[in-house]
Amino acid sequence: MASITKSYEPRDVEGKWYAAWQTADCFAGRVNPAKQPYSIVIPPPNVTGVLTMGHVLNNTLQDILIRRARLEGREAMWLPGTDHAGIATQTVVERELRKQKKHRRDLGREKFLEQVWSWRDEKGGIILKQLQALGASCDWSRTQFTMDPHYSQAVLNVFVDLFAKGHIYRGKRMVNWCPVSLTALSDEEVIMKPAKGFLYEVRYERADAPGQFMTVKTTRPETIPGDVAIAVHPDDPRYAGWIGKKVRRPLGPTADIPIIADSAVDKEFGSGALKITPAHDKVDFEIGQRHQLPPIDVLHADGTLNELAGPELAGLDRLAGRKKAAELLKERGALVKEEPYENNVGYSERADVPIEPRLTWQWWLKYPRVEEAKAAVRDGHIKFHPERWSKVYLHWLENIQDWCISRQLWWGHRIPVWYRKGLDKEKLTEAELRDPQKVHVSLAGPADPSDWVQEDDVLDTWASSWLWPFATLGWPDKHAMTKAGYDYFYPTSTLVTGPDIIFFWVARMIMAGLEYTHEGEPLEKRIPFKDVYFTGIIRDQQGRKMSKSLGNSPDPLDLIASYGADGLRFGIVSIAPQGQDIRFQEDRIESGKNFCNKLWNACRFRQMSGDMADNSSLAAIMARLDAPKFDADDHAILDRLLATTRAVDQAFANFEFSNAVQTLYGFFWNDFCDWYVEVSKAKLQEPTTKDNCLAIQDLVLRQTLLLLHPFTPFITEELWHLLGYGTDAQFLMRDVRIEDSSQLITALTARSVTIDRAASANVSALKDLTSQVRAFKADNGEAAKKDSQFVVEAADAPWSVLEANLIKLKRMVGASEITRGAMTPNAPACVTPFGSWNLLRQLKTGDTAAEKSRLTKELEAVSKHIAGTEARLSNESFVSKAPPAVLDGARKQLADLKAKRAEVERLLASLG
RNA sequence: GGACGCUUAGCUCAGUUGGUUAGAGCAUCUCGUUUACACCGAGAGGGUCGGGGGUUCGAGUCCCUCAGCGUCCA
Repeated sequence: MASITKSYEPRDVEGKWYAAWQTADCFAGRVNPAKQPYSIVIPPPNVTGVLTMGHVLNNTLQDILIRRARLEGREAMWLPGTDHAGIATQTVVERELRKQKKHRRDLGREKFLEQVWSWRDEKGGIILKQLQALGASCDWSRTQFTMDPHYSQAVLNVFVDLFAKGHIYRGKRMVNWCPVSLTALSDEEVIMKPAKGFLYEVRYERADAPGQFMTVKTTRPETIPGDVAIAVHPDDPRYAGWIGKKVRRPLGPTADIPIIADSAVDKEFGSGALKITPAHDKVDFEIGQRHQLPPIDVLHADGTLNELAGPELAGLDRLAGRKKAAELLKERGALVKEEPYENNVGYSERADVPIEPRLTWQWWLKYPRVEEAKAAVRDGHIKFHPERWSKVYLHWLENIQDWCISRQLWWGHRIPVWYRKGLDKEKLTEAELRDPQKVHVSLAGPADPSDWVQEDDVLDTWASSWLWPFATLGWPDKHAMTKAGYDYFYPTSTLVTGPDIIFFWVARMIMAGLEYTHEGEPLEKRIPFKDVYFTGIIRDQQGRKMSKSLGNSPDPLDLIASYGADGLRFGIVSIAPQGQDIRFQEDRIESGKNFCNKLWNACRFRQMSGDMADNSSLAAIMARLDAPKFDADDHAILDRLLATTRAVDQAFANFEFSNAVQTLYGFFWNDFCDWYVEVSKAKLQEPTTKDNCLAIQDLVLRQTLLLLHPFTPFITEELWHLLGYGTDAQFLMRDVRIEDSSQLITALTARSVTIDRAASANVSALKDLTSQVRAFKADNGEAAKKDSQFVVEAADAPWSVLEANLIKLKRMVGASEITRGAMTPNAPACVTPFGSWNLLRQLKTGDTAAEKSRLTKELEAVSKHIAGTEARLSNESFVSKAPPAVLDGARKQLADLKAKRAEVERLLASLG
């Protein structure tokens, strides 16, 4: 067996095991009716993406769940893949074209798409490789891409089906328009940013009463030519006589526009009058609709002003047009004021320009299964963790609006709709859209393609990823579904994602699953997953979201290089509180690495402590236990092991990952290393106790490795083999089953080991004693001394406990002698629950005062505490109403405190 | 404007159904290289639990209210 090196070096270990796992096909999830399935689909990262801290957290948690499921004997399957990210990917390739001074239109649609595909084959999906460095145990043979032929078929199938069912229609509505990418955007692709501009106060002259004016505040004077009305609040007394009258539009083609009343107007803002430009603002559009005012669109698709804006403005970009409009207004005396102003403006995420609310023809989807989707979460078929997100989810579904599923892009699923040649698709009526002579909708396309023109638009990327949990399992192709194990793995078990995409992804997947899987079967068979765990968002020290543009995110690969993948995993999980955002702190990642090193060295110590014995199975280790040789520490460490096992089991059940990690950290570092390993050092010197002690160490290490494996897969696999827990041909990650606490208890009982709780309690008292004595030594300048001499004046009962543990205790407190006897006067002393301890050393004259003051301070503290407890106990209602256990506790506490006070007083008196 | 969340040690956070003197890690300070580990060990200091009110024998925990911060929806 190889000997363990002095410190843990993750690099070689990680590479070696990941390769070995892959070679042995350890990640594969196969249909196995003998086992219970456990499946996760990865939230598909953007194919252009690289690994961020958010991915690290999210995927570490998925890997933890998957690895734990394997250890529990379930058939685990984690399905990886990427999405095609329509606009992001198209933008990347367009940027490359621009370097060659080309535009995608120069290539044409087909050639351009070839370029995108070759970019994808060459550079896309780097992130999946990066996940391997993190240790992700995905079934890579199942890797999917939303543009794969089979997946595309599923997407188009759904479009055709929903169209046939009447859920999909074409309509001219207000969308977020990106004037650079020339496409509609989803709300998610729009980032609200504070923007500095001006607030212009513009006056409009009464058409019927020249010389009378109405002033309006606007940030966008270039849209004035698109004004169709001025609106005021119906209850606004300032304008009571104005409603129904007309004002002259101060810019653009001359026109008189009506003053209308609408309660959507904010009386408090500006003058209380609002210009209504229905083509360029969502609220205005709605007001326009209510008053039957046809919109006037003054912008081209690329954001330049068109001829409707008038000759002075036409052709200018909207920003240049804004300046020019202000100048023109000023010249005409219509500009009353211009003041600097900051407001929130939506920006296109990719192109980083302000988006335009714009009226365009788009394809819209009325969501299917809305009520069922609500019920699925409300009735607990799908559980959200933390639960509160279900409120957000339900609220969104209550107020659901039709989904704009078309995008004016080339990269994506081209909508399977063909228009009869010669038809103007912008003029089709609802009935014409449903007329197969005019509009053809199918997967295969029309039989006579030369008579038809296909729709140019593609589908929103989310309109493909909402099928992810079942389209990745072969749906709708029966043969592919059987091969992928659809019936076995669907519904998937757990989804791990961020709450920021509850609407965009989670809710939509639920509706799609309900509509398209296991038709006619109960809800619980059709939901796409049973649990949804929402992670927090990773923020920097100042609480800002980590982002590429801010440059405040460390590169996870650098962190892996510095701290190891296990260190990174352990660290990130330990700082991820449930459902709360995460302040990233690199020192926590460092402490993850330190923990790995601690684990490594504890195993190293075991290896150095004695020859390795049969560790090949739990039973083999149990067989080496020798119950009659157990002392209190042996009982205590097993007691703690069982408690830790229970706590970790519970943490998994509740999705409390950081809790599990912190429990394991505390157990291993404090209970095992700081105490058990230290007391072992004495026991290992004794031939009679040595073998049993080593067996206990082997048992604890084995179970700890099992409990830790999901969090730190590499180091645990390595140590598992180094300590001989499995054969070379077996893997901890795949071939071993974890025992729960009751299985452990059964195994211990079979070896006649019953955990002695009283012994365990004694140990924790002895731990406290040790701390107290060490502090006592430090107070007396003997902190580093290993051969202090103590005399203890104690009653028989506490002394017998001390006596039974004397050798270990001497080592723990650093004493050459601990004997029973009477206190010596004028020597440092302290009162403990195990009698009064006396340092066998005469106080120098100067030290007596210090000793006195130390004891006096202690006396004060004890007295104060006694007073508090007595006050509580003399309270009539406390005594009559508090539960007996609390009462007894208080009484016992008081008795102990009084005894201690008496002892401290006695010591003080003896100082003279 | 509405909904939700947060506010506990210098920092990041635990704190289960109310019950002894509120915990951890990191940071700080002191001591220490004793043969697992200095990626370590021992010890210490540090909190009126955001403010105010209430319920209760008892409140970090439950209720009300105010303030600050954050997120989402409008």
